[in-house]
Amino acid sequence: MAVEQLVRAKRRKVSRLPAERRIADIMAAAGAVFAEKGYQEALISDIAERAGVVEGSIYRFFANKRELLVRVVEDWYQALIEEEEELFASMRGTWNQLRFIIHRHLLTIRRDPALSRLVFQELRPDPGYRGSQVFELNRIYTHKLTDVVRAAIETGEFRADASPSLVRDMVYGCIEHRTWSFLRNEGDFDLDNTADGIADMIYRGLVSDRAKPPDVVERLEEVAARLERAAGSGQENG
Amino acid sequence: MAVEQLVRAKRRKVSRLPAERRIADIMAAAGAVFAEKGYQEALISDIAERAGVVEGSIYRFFANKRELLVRVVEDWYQALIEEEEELFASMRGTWNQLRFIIHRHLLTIRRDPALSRLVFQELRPDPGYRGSQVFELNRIYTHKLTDVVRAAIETGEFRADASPSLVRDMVYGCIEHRTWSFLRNEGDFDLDNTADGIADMIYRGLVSDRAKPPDVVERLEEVAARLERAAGSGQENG
Amino acid sequence: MAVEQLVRAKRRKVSRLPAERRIADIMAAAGAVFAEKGYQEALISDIAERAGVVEGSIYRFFANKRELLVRVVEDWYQALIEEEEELFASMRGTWNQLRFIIHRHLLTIRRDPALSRLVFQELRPDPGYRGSQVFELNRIYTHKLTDVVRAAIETGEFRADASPSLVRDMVYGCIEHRTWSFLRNEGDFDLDNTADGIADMIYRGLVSDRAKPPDVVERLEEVAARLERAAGSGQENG
Amino acid sequence: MAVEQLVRAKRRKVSRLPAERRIADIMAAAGAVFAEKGYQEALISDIAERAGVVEGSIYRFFANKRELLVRVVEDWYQALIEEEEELFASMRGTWNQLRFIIHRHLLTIRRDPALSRLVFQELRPDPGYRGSQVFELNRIYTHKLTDVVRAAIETGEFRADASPSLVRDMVYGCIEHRTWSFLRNEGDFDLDNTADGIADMIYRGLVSDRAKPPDVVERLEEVAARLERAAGSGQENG
DNA sequence: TATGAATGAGTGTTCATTCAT
DNA sequence: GATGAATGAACACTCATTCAT
Repeated sequence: MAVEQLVRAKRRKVSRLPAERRIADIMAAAGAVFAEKGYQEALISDIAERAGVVEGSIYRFFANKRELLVRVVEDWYQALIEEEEELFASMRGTWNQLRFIIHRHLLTIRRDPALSRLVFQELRPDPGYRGSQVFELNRIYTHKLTDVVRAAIETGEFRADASPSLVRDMVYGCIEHRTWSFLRNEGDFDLDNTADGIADMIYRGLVSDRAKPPDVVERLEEVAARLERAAGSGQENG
Repeated sequence: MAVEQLVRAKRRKVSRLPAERRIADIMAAAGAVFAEKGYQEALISDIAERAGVVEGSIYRFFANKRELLVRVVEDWYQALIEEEEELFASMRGTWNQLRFIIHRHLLTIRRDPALSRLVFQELRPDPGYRGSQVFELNRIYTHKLTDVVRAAIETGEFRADASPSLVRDMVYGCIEHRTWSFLRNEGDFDLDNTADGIADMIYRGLVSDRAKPPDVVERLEEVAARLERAAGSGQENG
Repeated sequence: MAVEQLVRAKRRKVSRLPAERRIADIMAAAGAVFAEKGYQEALISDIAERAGVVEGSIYRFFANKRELLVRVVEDWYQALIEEEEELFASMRGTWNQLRFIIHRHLLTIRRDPALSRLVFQELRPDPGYRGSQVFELNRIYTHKLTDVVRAAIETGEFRADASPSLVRDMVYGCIEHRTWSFLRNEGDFDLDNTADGIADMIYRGLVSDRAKPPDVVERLEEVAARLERAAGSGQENG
Repeated sequence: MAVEQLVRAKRRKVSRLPAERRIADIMAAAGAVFAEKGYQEALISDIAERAGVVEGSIYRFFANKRELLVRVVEDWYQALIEEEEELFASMRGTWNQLRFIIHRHLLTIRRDPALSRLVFQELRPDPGYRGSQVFELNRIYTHKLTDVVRAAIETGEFRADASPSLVRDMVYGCIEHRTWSFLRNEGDFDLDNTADGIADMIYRGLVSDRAKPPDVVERLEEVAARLERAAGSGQENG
């Protein structure tokens, strides 16, 4: 009997938490472990321990390690999108919106470098990426940018032949390249200057020619005015 | 005796090739296997078999699987750099040079998507990347682009406040983003249009304001002059 | 389906034994394999098969092959110590105790030559031996002998300048040397005579000079005294 | 041609030394490497490099790694025996000779702990040890001690029932046990005191009973003398 | 529903020895 | 005789996943 009591005492406290809570715990633990170790090095046993469950329990909610990663990233993305949505709503003006999106993306990478890396290194190269929910979320996430570009094209602020998708690749690709060193833990980057630099380049590259060099326009307006005046005097004469 | 014969029969024909040749064989085999399977899935035994050597022989020349990958990539980069060097020499004009570099890089990815992926996915995220020879080679490889930008800044063709390194990140980042779908084997990309689009965006983003649409301004000024002259004569007449 | 059946057929019958039982099975198997093949030649796969588990299961309980060896030896030592303790309790008299310890140690080697060898050849030369649990167990195991010596010194039966630790080294070293031939499987040794020979040598080497033939001298002195008294009285009379 | 010269320059300088010199070089290198790394960890390639030869050359003179070890040890033993022979010649008196042999053996271990260990750990446990030349050399080496014991038995200094071989095992076994800690690099030992202690124990354990406790004998002689005197006086009376 | 013991496939690496040159 | 490139066998260890209890 004494032995039995001992065994019972040793037994992990079985607690029946609502599934949602369990899932949240597991995902939080998984997020932390994936961030610390990367996908390959992360151990299911580590995640289980940190979540306060046994390995088997993880498989009740997630088909496998990969799905766990995917779900963690999906959650992160979802939250990201909502947050951006809210903040973006108050932005006015193409340049401001552009700069905001770039700035926020850089900020996201700075706040969650590990998760960003997991997307870049593990998820995106995967053959099943297109077709995945993460792909779809990324679409939504980056759509804001293409929307801004498209809108500016329509108002004539941007060239009619500008390619929103190319702009998207340029912005996100540039940011990624620029932050690899940071993602490798080799030191921080200058967020504001980088955001300004990118926004500036992109804006200049897209802005309509006629709108572009305002002084030329001004001069032309002057000329037009003079002509009008001349024409006006001629009319008076005619 | 039967056993002995069997053993003897199993023995691979021993051939003593010069080390260089062996190394080349192994690297060729490794390149092929890495390209087909990716780094993780590639088996040393596969590589050995394809190279016509036993596994142990690989370790005479390469410390481990990782070094083998690195050496394969290094060789590839080296050849790339030399090839570009040659072809680039005859390019004249900033825009042409820009377009050439972009076009060639896209071509490289199309010709060697697997090796490109290995760099993006395996080598670049590695904590030891900075400090590796591949990092250095990539520096050299991308230097052509920053040189072009710097030169154009000096001649005044590009804005004085343009950032060559940002341009580099923008170009290579954009290309990478644009080609991920292709790298995932989801279909080809439009090389020429992509090259044109990127070159155009970059050029417009960098060109000096005063120089910007030089012909346009000139032509407008001419038109204005003519109009003024016309107006003037009209006035004189009036 | 046929393949699936094959796979299923291959699957070992899964049985969930209590951990203690599993550990015991594995240690028993390991003990046997180590004894048969020696440490180097022993294969984990052999041990697993003999224990009726897969290799991976061994690593649930033992960090590595070395730890498995150590644990097997520890268990053996522990049992040894307990057994000796019990049997030794009834021994009276220094010589008897000495002889008992020597005899038992020889017996242990005869019963478990393979494990003895593993200690002599694998564990004791190891840089980490001191500080290991086996070292501690060996200390306890050999302490009986030094205790006997110390006790005999205190009663004056043994010389005051005798060194218990030297006696220990002499006894165990001698036994080891004497049994190497047996440990090499070159034939048995004469247990009783060896035990007697060692006990005798050690006893003679340690016993106090004055105490040596204590009764003999005393009795002779008494006799002499009586004779002297007798002679004295005779003289007085004479 | 330039390349050929380069290759030629890289080629190891081929020198034809007399075989004896080669063998000596290899054995010296092997001794050093075995001592540093132990048998298992020692690499033939290391030995070859240190000896200034290629691996293949070692196999011209030694059948395999094991033989190389054996030959190194044999040489060492041979030199040892000769040295002892010379020094021992001048020793007079059983105790002195005993003490000398013990002292010299301790000295040998202190001077060559690594080689000593190789004998204890690698060679002696080997199934082929008996029958090996090293076994024979060890016999010769330890014969000095049994000779001394035998001689002392013959002169009556030692008990007639003393066992020379047991003494041998006791002496060498004790020394070995005593020095394991040193052999494990855990600190030095007190050579002189150890030698004295062992010699003393052994001598006392072996010396004839009649010779044994000289004071007892003396006292008995005194008693006897008194008795004789008493008897003498009685006789005078009688 | 939770547990966690058991599974078992999978592979990079070492190095003594050989032998073509 | 010397070289040293090539051989190739051999094996401990990991860990995601399953499933009996």
